[in-house]
Amino acid sequence: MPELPEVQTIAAGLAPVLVGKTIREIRVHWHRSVEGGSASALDCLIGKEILQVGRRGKYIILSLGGSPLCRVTIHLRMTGKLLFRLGEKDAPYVRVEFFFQDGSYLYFVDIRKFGRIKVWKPDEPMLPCLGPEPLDAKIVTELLLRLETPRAIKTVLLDQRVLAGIGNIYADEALHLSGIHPLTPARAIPHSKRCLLGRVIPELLGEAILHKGTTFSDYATPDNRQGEHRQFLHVYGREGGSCVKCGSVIERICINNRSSHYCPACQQI
DNA sequence: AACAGCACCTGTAGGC
DNA sequence: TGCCTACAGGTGCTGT
Repeated sequence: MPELPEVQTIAAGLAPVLVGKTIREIRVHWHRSVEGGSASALDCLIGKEILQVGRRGKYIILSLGGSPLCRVTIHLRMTGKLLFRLGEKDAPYVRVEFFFQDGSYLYFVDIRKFGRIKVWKPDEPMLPCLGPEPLDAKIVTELLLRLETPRAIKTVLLDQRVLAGIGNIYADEALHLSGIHPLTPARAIPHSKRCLLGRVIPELLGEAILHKGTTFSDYATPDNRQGEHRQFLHVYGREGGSCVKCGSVIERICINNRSSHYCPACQQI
């Protein structure tokens, strides 16, 4: 499940290879991987040069040349991968293939078919509903201090309109590091803990980027390598294990139909 | 405004 | 072994 650090790693791996390449052909094997469900939506990319590879929230952004300039976003959702080379088990799950004029390829592989590729119209605002990037402690802290909603803080952190790029893994980890129970209403979190959370989120994401992300099941870098951050997780996926801070047993509860992992001693409402 | 439920998908893990 | 069910989860939609 790629979240911000994983998508950042993927974009950083794609950029040096893809920039400067011109698309020769695109083959779509699963139409619904293309936003709108029509394979022909990608036809406008043929003959265009990739100028830039970036990231916004959990989206990879390709900027292509020509006139007008063209922008493409790719969301990997749960099982999406962008690969230069296919691993042994990837072949049956190739949904879209990009062929470049220099003879190289890029594969969009996606077991569960949730991932989406979207071409944006030239005058269309791109990804208008995303909140700010959570990589700057000042921005995140100020945003957290303004929260007055009664919604559970875990739900708020997963809301991409509030902050763009945090998913289930890093939400759980950030709340544990800050000593905040995931069900705490956002407006009930004391000032000091909001400031702490505001520092912890960018720090945690920054460290995960350095570790090239967290591989749980399907995430891989474009070189088909795994992330190294999993060994640093304190609560996510560790139900029944012991808390690294106090030794209590990590618990798992369901919030909004998603699992939340937390330490009942360190994180009290 | 908040939230619950569902749809999209398929591999994997568990029970019997 | 083989069948069945539950589960994983990001986003977007509908209904309450």
